[in-house]
Amino acid sequence: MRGAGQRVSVAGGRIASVHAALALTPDGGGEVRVLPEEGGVPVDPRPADAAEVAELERSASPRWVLADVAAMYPGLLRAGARLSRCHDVASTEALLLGAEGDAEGAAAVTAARAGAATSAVEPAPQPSLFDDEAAPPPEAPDAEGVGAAYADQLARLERLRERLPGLGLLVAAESASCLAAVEMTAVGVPWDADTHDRLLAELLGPRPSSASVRPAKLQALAEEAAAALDNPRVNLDSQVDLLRSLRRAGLPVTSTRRHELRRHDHPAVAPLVRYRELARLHAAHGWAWRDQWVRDGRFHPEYVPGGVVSGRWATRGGGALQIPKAVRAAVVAPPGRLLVVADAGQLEPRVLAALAHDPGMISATAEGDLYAALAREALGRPEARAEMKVALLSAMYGGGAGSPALAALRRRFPAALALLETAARTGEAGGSVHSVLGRTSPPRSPDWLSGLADAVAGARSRAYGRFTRNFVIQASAADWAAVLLATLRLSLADLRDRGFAELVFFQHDEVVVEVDTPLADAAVDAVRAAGATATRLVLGDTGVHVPLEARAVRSYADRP
DNA sequence: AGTCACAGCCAC
DNA sequence: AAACGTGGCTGTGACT
Repeated sequence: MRGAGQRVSVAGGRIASVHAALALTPDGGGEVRVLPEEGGVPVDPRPADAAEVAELERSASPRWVLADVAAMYPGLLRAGARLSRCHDVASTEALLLGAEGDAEGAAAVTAARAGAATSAVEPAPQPSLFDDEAAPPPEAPDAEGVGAAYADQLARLERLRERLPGLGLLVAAESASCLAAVEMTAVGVPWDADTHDRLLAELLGPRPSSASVRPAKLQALAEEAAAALDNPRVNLDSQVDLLRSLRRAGLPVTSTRRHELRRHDHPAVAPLVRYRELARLHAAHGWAWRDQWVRDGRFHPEYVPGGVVSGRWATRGGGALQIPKAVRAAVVAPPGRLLVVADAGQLEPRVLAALAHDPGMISATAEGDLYAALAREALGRPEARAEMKVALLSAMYGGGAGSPALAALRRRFPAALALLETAARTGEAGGSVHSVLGRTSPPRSPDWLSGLADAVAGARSRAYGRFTRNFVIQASAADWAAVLLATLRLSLADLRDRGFAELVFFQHDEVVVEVDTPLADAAVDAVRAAGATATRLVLGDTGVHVPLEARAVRSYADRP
């Protein structure tokens, strides 16, 4: 247990004075062990249940050390024990293994977490903690084992501190994100079925009595497209069949992609493109989707914090990170409540400016519309905003190098562009890069290039360079978002004794908070403050400005 | 009856 | 105008 009571080294983070290892096993056993550091608290393991955890949370507010928040916290939460601070051994292990260069280990830990069958969604048949047979950790360690793992991780963090000074903050923020994800899955997003029905009916026609029947408007579009192709039997959902029919109808296309279809002036194009747009909505976010994912007026997706290599969140079901704009109007606050919707504008290029310490680009972040500012600064034409946006995104994604706007960017903001080029070259050479707080990109696997012709190997190397080029930005933006979430989550806990205040949605650079109407102003303030904290802690004193628009609305769609 | 790759498109 | 980064999800069609 050596070192178990050491403080987590967290620059600017909050530090609990008491650390408690919590181990709960699926067979009904459970124990809590307060780790030695401060006096007056028993250090021997003792049986624990949710009530006791909740009591300890009230009296001591420890930093709970859990083997795997995703597996253990849903049951605790259902039983009424809400934790405010924790150290998640599982997600921390993935971060540490990555930083230590153990790519296989890191990938295995992440894959195990992403595949774990947690189910905060299932209602507990009884208030017991331990009936969740779906999610026993592979080996449920006792509290002493969890404490030992914690001590080991703290020692490894300490060893990495000089090389990756932000990693302690990232560990804390990632752990908090894991708590937030479980809570968000449990509470769900308010989903108004009537509004959803109205949107679907307007676009598709009324809900058919059978799932195997196309809604009327969809059917009409399908018939119109088929008639224009002079082939009433064509299966529009079959790429093979559709491509054949298109070519027979005289359209020299090589794919059935929308952008290729739109190049041709043919009566089938418009109904076909519209059909596919609506067919996708019907299949992915229509009535069947709602039947599966919306219960009691709320959408309960399953989140996997850190499930993406870059540290972004993934989802395991429900498609929460791809809710189409067309149906967002169905996210409506229930009576007496409002949604506080906030998103960081142009987060990634602002992060780039900070990482590169590019003075010109940092100055430009003072403006709300960064792309317009860059167009003015680099091209002298604010109206070239769209061109500049494409050029900057290309620079961050590794896309087309030939545009005049990109050349202008390189002349005017050399430090920013050089950072991207360096990251790309590192990846092309097979090296790793890391985010601002120290999340490490997986190294290219050693045999990735073996046995390939030079040309193929070169293409693969460049592809890996595009990955690392983007990683430094995307992963650093994810760092920022994790600190935002961790900070906001604690602020909302302070609001909660005055009423309902919950994080209900998070997507890369935007959050939605649901609050009782009287708390809306306070929640808006909390979101803005959390954004400022994230910018200060993650991007330091670079002077970069990250605007976080936050507004209280009734519906998710009510925003600019 | 499952599994898989693919094409295509949704989100950031 | 498209391509380029990270994903999820759907239906098809080929496979076991």
